Amino acid sequence: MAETQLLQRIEDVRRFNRFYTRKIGLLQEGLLKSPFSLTEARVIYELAHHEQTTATQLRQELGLDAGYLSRILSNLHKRGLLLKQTSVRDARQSLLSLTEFGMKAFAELNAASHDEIEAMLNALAEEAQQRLIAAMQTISSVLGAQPENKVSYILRPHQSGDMGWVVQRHAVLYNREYGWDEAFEALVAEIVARFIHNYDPKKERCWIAEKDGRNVGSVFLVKKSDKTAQLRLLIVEPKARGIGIGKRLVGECMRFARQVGYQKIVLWSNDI
Amino acid sequence: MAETQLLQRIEDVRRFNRFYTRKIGLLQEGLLKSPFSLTEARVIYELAHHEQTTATQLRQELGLDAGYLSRILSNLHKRGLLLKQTSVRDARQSLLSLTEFGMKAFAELNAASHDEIEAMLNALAEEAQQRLIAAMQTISSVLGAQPENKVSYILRPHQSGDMGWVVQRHAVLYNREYGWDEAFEALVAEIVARFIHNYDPKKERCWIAEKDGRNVGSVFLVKKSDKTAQLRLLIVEPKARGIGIGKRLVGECMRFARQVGYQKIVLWSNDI
DNA sequence: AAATTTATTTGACAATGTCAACTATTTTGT
DNA sequence: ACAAAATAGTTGACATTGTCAAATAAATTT
Repeated sequence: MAETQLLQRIEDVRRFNRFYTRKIGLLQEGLLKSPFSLTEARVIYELAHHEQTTATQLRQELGLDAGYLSRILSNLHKRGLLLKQTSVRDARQSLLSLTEFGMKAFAELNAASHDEIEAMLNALAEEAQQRLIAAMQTISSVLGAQPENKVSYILRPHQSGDMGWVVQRHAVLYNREYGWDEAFEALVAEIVARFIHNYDPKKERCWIAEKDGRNVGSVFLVKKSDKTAQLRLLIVEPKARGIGIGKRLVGECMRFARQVGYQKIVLWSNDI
Repeated sequence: MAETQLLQRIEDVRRFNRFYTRKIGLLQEGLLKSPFSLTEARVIYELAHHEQTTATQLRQELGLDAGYLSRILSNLHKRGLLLKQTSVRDARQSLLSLTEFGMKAFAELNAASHDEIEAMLNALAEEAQQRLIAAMQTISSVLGAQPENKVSYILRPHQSGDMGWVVQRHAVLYNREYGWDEAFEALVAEIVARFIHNYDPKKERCWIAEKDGRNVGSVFLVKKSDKTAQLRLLIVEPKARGIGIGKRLVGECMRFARQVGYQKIVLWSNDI
């Protein structure tokens, strides 16, 4: 009897919803320990996935009340996570982007959520993991998830572990593409070491681009003289090219350089 | 590279979580139109699935703050949805149960959620529905949903459509079990018709037991004299027997009878 | 019988979210 | 070119939702 079957299915969906609501609640528990409310975290998440946005765009994407969002944004601004620049094109709008500090905060939030899900997956056997992922994809496609067309990478300041990645990937990619050898790897390692050693947070920066939880790009901006900054170790993984990561890394450098008063940026002299 | 795969899976889970959070949000939208907050609705839901509970038990099941719950309960009480009876065994506790009105409110909440999911499912082809349900079951079992061991049926006052069901199921079941014929169906129909016709809400009641969205039991309490009530048309679907539904239907009648001042309950004289 | 524990209630308050009025710009229609 | 309308964002007032700690009253333990 088809009617009976439909009722059974409705009940199945409801049971799943109850179950998964709790599950998501548990997975988000880490958020409670962070200094951000759920809504703030969502805002930060959106900000991290855009180079620049406006309040209106955020409001639409997150479905928030304008006044509420305004307060959240000015709070984030006050806490130093958010950069607000009045738009030249429309003086009513501010162009919003995360500060270095904001990116860092996001990276932490992100890592917490990442770790919790990792723990959940690690508790499962390989075969169970596969079935889980497949089932999630089935649900998403049946219920018509549109592919998230938003920029799927984020930029963040460097953190421990990144420098090894920078050296390693430079070595591998330059060897693969130009046949350069260990001497090059040593050179990169030296540059990195010098950066860490002499790091001047007021005038220097490193950004790492991360996509789907993996590092896929880097750039360094170091001080050459009072007026001149130097761009170093700009790299983007081949797989992640063509979606504007390189451009955005450079853009981030330019903005920072302008902000801290450089008048000129030069490229690494060894650059091909 | 296994590492890469893990990261990919983590990202897949996160994407699914974002997607499904939104989905559940949409499905719960109907709740916003109801006069209950999400937490109130959860409380009502729990109440509807127990014959009697205590605040402490609810608190544990729902993970609520004791003070908050206390206020929610006294609010539901004030609105006439909740019956509070001081426990004889422990005078600190109240035994909580939904009033008729509360059951009705729950039935409406329930129906709304039911309808939304029904609409969602109806928009899908048969094959898609099957895949969806299967995927949900996979996720639940992989992530270790414990079978919800709570009583899985609810009691509610009668509503339109129920009387036809009562007549039909009495006819079918008594025919199957005792070979009774159409005359019996006619008799049931007459009793039901008389109940509806002379319905005295102060002294009479009908309860329907519902399980997984389907009617599975009924009982009527009608006035025989000022002091005497009569129990009629007590029935439980064979499939749903053995989980205490019959007992609870009778219990509900007894409580009501006591409350409105009957001194005696007699069974239907035609009862076998 | 005193001390401790348990169940619930209450007051104070924090966090979160909503609504409407308001300012400053930009866009639209004429 | 200019008034009217629309848009972006801010602010004050307020409602809702939730948390914490102290208080009360009844049971349980020592």
